[in-house]
Amino acid sequence: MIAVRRNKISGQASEPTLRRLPGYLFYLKKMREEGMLNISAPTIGKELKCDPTQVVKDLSVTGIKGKPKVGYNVYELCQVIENYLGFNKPNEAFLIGAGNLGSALMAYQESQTLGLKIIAAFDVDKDKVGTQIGGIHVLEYGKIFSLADRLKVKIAILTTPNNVAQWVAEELVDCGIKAIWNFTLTNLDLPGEIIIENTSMSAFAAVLLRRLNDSIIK
Amino acid sequence: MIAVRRNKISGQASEPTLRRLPGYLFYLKKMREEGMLNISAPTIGKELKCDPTQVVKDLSVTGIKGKPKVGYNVYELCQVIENYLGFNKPNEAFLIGAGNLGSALMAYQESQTLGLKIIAAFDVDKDKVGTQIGGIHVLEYGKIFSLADRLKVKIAILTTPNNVAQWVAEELVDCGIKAIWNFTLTNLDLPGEIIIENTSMSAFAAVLLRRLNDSIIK
DNA sequence: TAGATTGTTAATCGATTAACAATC
DNA sequence: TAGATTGTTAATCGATTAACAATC
Repeated sequence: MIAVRRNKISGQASEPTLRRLPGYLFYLKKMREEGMLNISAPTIGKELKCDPTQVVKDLSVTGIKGKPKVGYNVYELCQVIENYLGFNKPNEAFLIGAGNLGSALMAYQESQTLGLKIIAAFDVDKDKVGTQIGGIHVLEYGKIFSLADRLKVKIAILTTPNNVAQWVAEELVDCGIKAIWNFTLTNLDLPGEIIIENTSMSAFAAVLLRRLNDSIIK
Repeated sequence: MIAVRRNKISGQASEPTLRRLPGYLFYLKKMREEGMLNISAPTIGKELKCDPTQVVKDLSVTGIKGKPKVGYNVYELCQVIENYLGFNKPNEAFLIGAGNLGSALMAYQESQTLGLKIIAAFDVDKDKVGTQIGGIHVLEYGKIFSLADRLKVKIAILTTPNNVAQWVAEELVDCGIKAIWNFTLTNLDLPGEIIIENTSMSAFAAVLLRRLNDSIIK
């Protein structure tokens, strides 16, 4: 029997690897600014506190080639990671629900690299509509239908109250949205092809608190 | 040779389990409000899209006992999870850096269960000092030393600019802070006993973008 | 050349999933 | 009783870590 061998496609990174890459990128950009030309995996690993072998493996998903004894070219490395993650492309996104967390994310992307660019926010609150937060206009929710179609936006950040999240998400899918970054606690039930990235702040708090309580007991 | 068998301590939950527990809790509280008395692992699994066996295993860390064919008591389940995570205790925290993300988290905890309670915020910006965000006072950064000591606060949320994060973190450790929820991109280098929970927004964006791009190619 | 580092393959480790006996 | 569900133990799966040959 002949085994069929799949070609190794560059898009094979595991989720943990994907989560680590922005961390590498931030550090490498800092090193690039400081004028460093080459960097080795052990050096990166020491700084970010992870195994050098893992660094090598993580970086290999971008297809970069390093030189034994020398390491990787810092400038090239920054470029391939940015390119691999798609951080150098516009990645335009809508934000729905300009409440507390919503307006924060809008303001946040000014100072930090979020990876994507919020081009408009939507809300039903008449007081918020017409205002600007972090340079982003808050529009009337109803306008999302025509705008999504016109601008071909594929990504939505969902920061509405929990009780309307499912309903809004369904409308987003109707608008042609393909990926939803969900900050609500609601478990969205949507067609399988829609990409959902759930980010719940309390999940982090849970890990932190548990580790803290464990360390106090010991 | 006699094998030494460790007693199964309740604090043995893995990190993935810990991250899932707040999700269960939110759903169960909703069910409790709707008057549901008992719930089975398969029912929870169907809703949260995870394996029923995993639900059983996750819930078992709290020490709760279910009844075959009936499931778990919803009220009791909410209580034991809240208790296990420590979400029912005060968990008082300081927030340092009342900038964009910082003020967001302050406002956020009013509407969502964060798991911990921000009792004061600190900033060096004279314009922010004296104001109130989400009901939390912003105090002068210098005051943190005496207050941390007096109030015995053990948790700090770090939302300063990246370039001062390491420096501030070291001062927090001097203040007696034991756990730092780090929202900056800086890799904090602190004594080993300090608990650090790194939360970088761009890590989520990376996973979302990659999955989106992969799905478009296919 | 000698030695550090890359890059790959193998071993380990831990989490998820499957199997199944116990039980209500 | 019959059957669904718990709860535990075993099998699987995937990620991390270790080993090592290639190479600059």
